[in-house]
Amino acid sequence: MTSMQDIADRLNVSKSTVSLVLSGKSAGRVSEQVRNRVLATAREMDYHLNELARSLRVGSSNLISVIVTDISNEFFGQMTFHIQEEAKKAGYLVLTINSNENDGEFEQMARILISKKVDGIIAVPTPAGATALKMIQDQKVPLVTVDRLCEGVDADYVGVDNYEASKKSVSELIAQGFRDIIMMRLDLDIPPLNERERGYVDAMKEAGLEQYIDLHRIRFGEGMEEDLDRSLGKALKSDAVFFTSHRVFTEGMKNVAKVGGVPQGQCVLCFDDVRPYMTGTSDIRYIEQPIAQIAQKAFELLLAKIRGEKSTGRYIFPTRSITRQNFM
Amino acid sequence: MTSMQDIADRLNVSKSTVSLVLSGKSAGRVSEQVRNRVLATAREMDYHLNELARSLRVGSSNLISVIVTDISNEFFGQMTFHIQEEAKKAGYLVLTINSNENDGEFEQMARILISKKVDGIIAVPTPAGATALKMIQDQKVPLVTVDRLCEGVDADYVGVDNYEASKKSVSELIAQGFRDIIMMRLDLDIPPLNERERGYVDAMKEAGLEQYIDLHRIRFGEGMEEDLDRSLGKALKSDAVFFTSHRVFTEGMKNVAKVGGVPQGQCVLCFDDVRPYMTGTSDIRYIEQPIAQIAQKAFELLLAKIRGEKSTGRYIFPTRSITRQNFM
DNA sequence: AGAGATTAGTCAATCGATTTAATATGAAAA
DNA sequence: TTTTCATATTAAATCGATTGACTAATCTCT
Repeated sequence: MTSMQDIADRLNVSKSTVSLVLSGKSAGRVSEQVRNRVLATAREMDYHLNELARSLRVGSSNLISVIVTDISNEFFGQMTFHIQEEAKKAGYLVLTINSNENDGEFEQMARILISKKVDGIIAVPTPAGATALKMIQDQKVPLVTVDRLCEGVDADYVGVDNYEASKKSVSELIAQGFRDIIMMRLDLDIPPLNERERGYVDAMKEAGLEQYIDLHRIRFGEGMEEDLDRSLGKALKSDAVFFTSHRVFTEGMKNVAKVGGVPQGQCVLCFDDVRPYMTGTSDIRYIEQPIAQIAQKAFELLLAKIRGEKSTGRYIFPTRSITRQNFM
Repeated sequence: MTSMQDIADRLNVSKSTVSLVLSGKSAGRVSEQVRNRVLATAREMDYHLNELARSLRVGSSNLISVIVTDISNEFFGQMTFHIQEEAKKAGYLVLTINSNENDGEFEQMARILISKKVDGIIAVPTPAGATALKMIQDQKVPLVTVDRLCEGVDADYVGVDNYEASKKSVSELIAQGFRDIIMMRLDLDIPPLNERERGYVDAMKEAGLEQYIDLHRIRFGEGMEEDLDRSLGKALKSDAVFFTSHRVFTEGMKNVAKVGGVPQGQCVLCFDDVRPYMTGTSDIRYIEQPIAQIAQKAFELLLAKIRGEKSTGRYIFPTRSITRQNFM
């Protein structure tokens, strides 16, 4: 409500002087006395800088955005958390946006963010998010993609090798004697899930277990419950279940109680950290993505671009296979 | 990059005309032909409105903020998710901020948000957040508090009756024969946790079980692991454990594996939805807060204030006690 | 034909800062 | 005494939109 002009009027100086002092650029330009009076008056009058005006003038908002496809997914939740921590250190606020895996919403949000003059965007692209990404690039808004590559768009990218991670873990299971390994995935046509499926299939084939390959697609949203119930019924009769994402695992767990819980001796494998979950009588293994590192790298790349560097690169981080012993 | 002026120049009209068209206020002020030409040219030139300029001029940013104390806490995660959904419907973006239960950060963030000219703030106040809240109110930024009342500040509030919820659930446990019920809480001096503790203590006293009252305070942050280990050791020997918040429960679960898991027949009670978690052999009960309703109400109140209504009120929603049968 | 109403469009001020170039003042140097 | 050089301060343009007041032209109605 108080503006620099108000302070200037009160002290009979120009608003230039006030601005110089308040923005810390007064060295050698404003006398110590005037400086102190400005500072004191600003405090007295409860002055708060109007960032809108500043941003408009200088052309940057100290605001970046992270667009994820599903914030309620813990993996993305943690990712945004880490990005926020990094951003805070660098003096940026983060606008977190949820696209709900929906191309239309993704594009609409991109449009709004461009209007909002965010200084940069870290995005998990939706299946057909290419047009939105291109729009972002056309408007010269620094962009980094994470988790999924978007075909047809040349953007910086940070992620993991989903195919290798999946194949390796499934192969390990096989080596340990599991045969009837079924896979449950969300019915979304997105690269990471497709890669994970390929990894599973190839691992099974290489071990000569074609006859056991069993893919279950679970609808995302409408119909999920139904699909889960059906697939979990089959899952309980198998040696092991591979949930290809955190989301399908947690949703599965919410429903598994209905059908009697995870059977003794069965192995559960999934993507992303599931440490706090217990499966009761059975082992749990998971493929851990280095979320904090991914987030850090993504922000680092974004910051570099904001500062004018124009490198384009793809960064692939290694995953880890983790087994949590059954403690019963 | 393209501005209204650019479009105006291209068409030899004034930027007023362009603004009128692009902001949808052209009815009866601009001819259909000119309107169409403006629209077409805007598309051609890849025009995107500069929201900074618009916001500066009209005095509102269509941006609100939610300040929570811990985003990695699922309860707050869901709350912000629901607020975002509501906000999206009303055309607002949401800046989610994490105060880390830290008064200094809370105040600093409040300061930044005021500068950013957000249209309103929904806050979970930190223990001594009163000064920050007052600053927000002084600057006439619409404010709604949730989850915790902040003493000394007269702000709208939405939450639940933590004392009653806690007391009732503990009493139910007692009625079912549990005696040695221990309580684990975070070592934070915040109203909801204090109320939940009071509820537990009173329930025990009323049942004549003073001798069993056993409070464990777990440090938040540094030292948490240590405290958990110590307390879980004792917890395993009791009839039931009451975790007074989602956070202490999930952290506990991460560690309980080390000490052999939850014993047969023991009862686990906690605050907030824990459906996806399994405790193996034992029952799990939880006190459910109607998160979506709380979020909705909070946003509704905020919106009303943004629109100029000045009602102040406190809204207390009912909780539900839920028991998830042991399925083994 | 002239008053009044309608329609189409523009001017210029404004929001609140930042920043460049210009000016005023006094002291030191020539 | 004049020139020079800091030092301190300010005027004015600028960022990109919005908007109330105003003008001009066309149309309506008596």
